[in-house]
Amino acid sequence: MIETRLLQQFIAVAEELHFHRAAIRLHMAQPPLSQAINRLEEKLGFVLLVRDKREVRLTAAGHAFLQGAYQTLQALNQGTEYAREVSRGLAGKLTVTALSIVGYGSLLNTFRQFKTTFPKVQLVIKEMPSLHQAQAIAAGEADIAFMRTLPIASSFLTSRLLLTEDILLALPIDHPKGVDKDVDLRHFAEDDFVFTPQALGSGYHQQLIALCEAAGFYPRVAQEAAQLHTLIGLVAGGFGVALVPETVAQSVRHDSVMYRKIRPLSPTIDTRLGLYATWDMRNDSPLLARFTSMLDFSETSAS
Amino acid sequence: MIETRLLQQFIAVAEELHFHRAAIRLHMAQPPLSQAINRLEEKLGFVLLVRDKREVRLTAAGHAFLQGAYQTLQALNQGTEYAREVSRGLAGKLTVTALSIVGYGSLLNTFRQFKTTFPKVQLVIKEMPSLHQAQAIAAGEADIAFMRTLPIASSFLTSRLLLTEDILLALPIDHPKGVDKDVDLRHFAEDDFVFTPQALGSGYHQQLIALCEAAGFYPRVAQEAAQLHTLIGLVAGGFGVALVPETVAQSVRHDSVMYRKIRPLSPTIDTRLGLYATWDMRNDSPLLARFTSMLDFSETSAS
DNA sequence: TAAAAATACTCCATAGGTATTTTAT
DNA sequence: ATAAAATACCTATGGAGTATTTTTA
Repeated sequence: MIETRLLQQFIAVAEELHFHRAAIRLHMAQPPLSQAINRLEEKLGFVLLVRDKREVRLTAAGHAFLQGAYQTLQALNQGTEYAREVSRGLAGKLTVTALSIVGYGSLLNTFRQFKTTFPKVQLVIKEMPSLHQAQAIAAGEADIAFMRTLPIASSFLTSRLLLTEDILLALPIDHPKGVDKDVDLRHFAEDDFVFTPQALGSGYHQQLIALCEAAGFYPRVAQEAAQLHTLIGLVAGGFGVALVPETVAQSVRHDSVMYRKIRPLSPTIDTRLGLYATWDMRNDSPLLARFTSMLDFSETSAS
Repeated sequence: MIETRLLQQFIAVAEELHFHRAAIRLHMAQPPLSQAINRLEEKLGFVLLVRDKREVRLTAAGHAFLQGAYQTLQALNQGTEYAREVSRGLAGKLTVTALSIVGYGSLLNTFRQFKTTFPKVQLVIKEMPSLHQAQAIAAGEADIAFMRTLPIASSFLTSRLLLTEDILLALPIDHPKGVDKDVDLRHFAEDDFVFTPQALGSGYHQQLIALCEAAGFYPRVAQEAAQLHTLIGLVAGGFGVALVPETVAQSVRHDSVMYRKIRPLSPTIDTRLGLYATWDMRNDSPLLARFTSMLDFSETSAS
């Protein structure tokens, strides 16, 4: 393998076409430079320079090798520079997973802020179910996940509560029980419900079911929709009512749909939903550190 | 500057994620490998690997640097390999200049043969006036020139006669003086002539004029055309007659044009035209050597 | 306690320096 | 005679080896 020092020495001679001047440029003496070029030619097995009649010229192969030497040093410098920027958290890739970014409210602002602050950073957002998110974090395929639930305890995973929000009931604007500012969920036991599919939310989905069960009924699921705007569309179309987080209600609006707060059933049943950020504590990505420092966590934390 | 040895050592550790195994792969002991990676990190100014809890992991910067290391070594290997092929005359670029390749007959076959024999070689053919050709050869911008004349003697230029050919007279098919197999140029003293512009041919052009002068007249140039097929087109259109080399007559044919040999005027006046190959004898391009060896020169040579 | 990396040192290969010779104009 | 590269020989830096210690699971 040819050392970069040798490439630099060859470049100097090839550019100066004069061993003495090249040696000066390299801050060394002429004889060892001659020896170095000889070594290089020896290693390569073909002649790079012709030294005759008081002049040094490049051979065709020498010219081709010079181009290769330039490209090699350029690749080295660019690679080094890029790695340095990555080490400073100014370049690289940050992979974020989330259930559905629609409705994550302030999180979208953080994404926007991050992208403008670090324009060289590639911010990849992948939407996937909670279970896949946890796997992606564990496998190192993603840097940070935003889930509705705390993942199964792992010594390497860190989770922090980002925000808590009310669960709202979405109902058609002409629904007879939606006259008040807030509603009693028990009055909707006989209503049809529209839900996201089980797989999409896992813990999130279970929490909504649990809320209904606390109100004394198991919801009759009339229709399922993976996309939140489809879900709200179905509510508007009269297919049923739906339970949605507050931030979703803020971003997914519909003329024929109104959102109502749920009156607390008892102090033990939580009508609020958490949003958790989860990452691998072994992940030393400077970008992750910069990203998490931009998030404002709820004072209550979890590991 | 980071040496390639260091890159190889880093790649081994980054791939094995184990100093001992990497050292075995590199045919060296583990301690100096640890030191080498430390040196590398020291030079770079940032950490590439985290060695903790019995496992070695790449940092984000380490991962980025690994990609750079791969690209650097790839550039080096490709550059070396390409230069080796150039040194063997299997790759590279051969720049050929010519007045107009149309009609150079067997030369076109040589081009074709060369391209199929050395498919990796880029064969560049540039058409330009003789004077520019000579300059291009002298400046090293072209490897070999095909001219109608011998260039001004230069200690570095080599010229060899490729072929000699008759000068033919092109005349419209209904021309009254074209009945015989060959013609006497003196009978055309009063005819209009069509010529290529002076600049295009220089010596070639002068030689045609000289032929007319030997026949006792200076040709009346009715029209000029740089392109040979335009020239013949003008002859067909009745704008005049034209003097053309035999190989041009063979490749540029026209229904309304006939070609006639010129009867020798005297033993001293040459009605034949030479085609010379000229190159710089200092040019050590293996491709040039391979190319010239494909040319079959006329037994008469010139330096 | 065992496995892996770091530390401490020793050594020698080789890149580079100095003096000189060779070569070509 | 002169300019430039090659040769000869010497020196010393630093990369690699061996023995040992430190670290952590």
